[in-house]
Amino acid sequence: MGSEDTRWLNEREQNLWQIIREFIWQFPSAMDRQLSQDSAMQSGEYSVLAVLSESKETSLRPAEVANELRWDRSRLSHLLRRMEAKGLITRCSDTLDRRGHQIGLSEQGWQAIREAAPLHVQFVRESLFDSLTPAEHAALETALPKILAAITPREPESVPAD
Amino acid sequence: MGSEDTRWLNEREQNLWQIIREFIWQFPSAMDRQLSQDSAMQSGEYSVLAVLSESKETSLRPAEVANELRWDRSRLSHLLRRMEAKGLITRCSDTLDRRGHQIGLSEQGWQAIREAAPLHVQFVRESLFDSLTPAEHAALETALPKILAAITPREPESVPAD
DNA sequence: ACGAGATGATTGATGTGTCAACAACTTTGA
DNA sequence: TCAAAGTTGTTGACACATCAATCATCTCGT
Repeated sequence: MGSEDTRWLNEREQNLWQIIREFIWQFPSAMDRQLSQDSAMQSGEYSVLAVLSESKETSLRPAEVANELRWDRSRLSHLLRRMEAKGLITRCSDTLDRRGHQIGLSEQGWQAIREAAPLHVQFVRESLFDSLTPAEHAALETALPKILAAITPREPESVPAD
Repeated sequence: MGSEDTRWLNEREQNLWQIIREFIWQFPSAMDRQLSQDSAMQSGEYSVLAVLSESKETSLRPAEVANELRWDRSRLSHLLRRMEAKGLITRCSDTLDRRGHQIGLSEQGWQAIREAAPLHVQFVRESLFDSLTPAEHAALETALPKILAAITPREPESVPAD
């Protein structure tokens, strides 16, 4: 198990690894830049507003939002506190399950997402779609889920416990 | 310029966008998990150690490291302070340009990167290379730089000023 | 009906990234 | 030689993510 057995990356592999690292780093930071410049908003806030605005319900519970975004509850809780302070969302306690709350968009929140969405979609379209061919889209659609599958800690597959 | 003109994403596009978002989010977090579990190290620290260990020089200036990693100087400075406190790197003032310092690997830093590298390479190999076909590697190698080019704020291209 | 354990959500401590301001030094150009 | 401008690096304030601990409430089995 020593490092003599390590299969180091060859030059081609190093090259691709470098590209992926840059992509992983640059893309989110470019997206954050776009959102904060165009809409004075952080990408997390946008995500939350988007989930709320796309929901059929007028309000959601934090757990539903967290689940949709695959986020930690704690992270969401901190963010919701800040967003409520900014007046983007409203919170009221859930009458059915009194542990939880109902989170909804305030009028200001609606306005914020309405204003931000077109510019954000434009950024996504220009950076991802206009710059690639349909074949390249298809390639990403195939390759990335394979990588995701490889890094996802495999769960017990809902196999009966014995 | 109103939102009526916005070309919203169709279903296929939304699907790909969702995949990319998940990839961008999951991959770095899986990588951080691997590094912190296997090597009690954060990805930024690993990057710095890797740059220093791969360099032909025995020490580098922060600007060179920052340039190599395409990082903010400030970010690097904060990280170097923490790494020096942990004993991973050494710092001494540069005699030629006394604004700067020379950053080098301590013995402990060498040991840390030697121990961490095999496991980290294994993670990268398993998640990126073993899970994809050569054709898929090639596709990523083509597509991702195009996206990077689309999001990089174009600079004046070293065109003479008039 | 009741207690044990599960679940929803928050909080505080801590580590890290970002931004703007700054200090120290070097370079440039007259 | 000297002042202006540029470069290198640090710092402090702040925003955000993560982790463990905690509290309130619900659910389930008895």
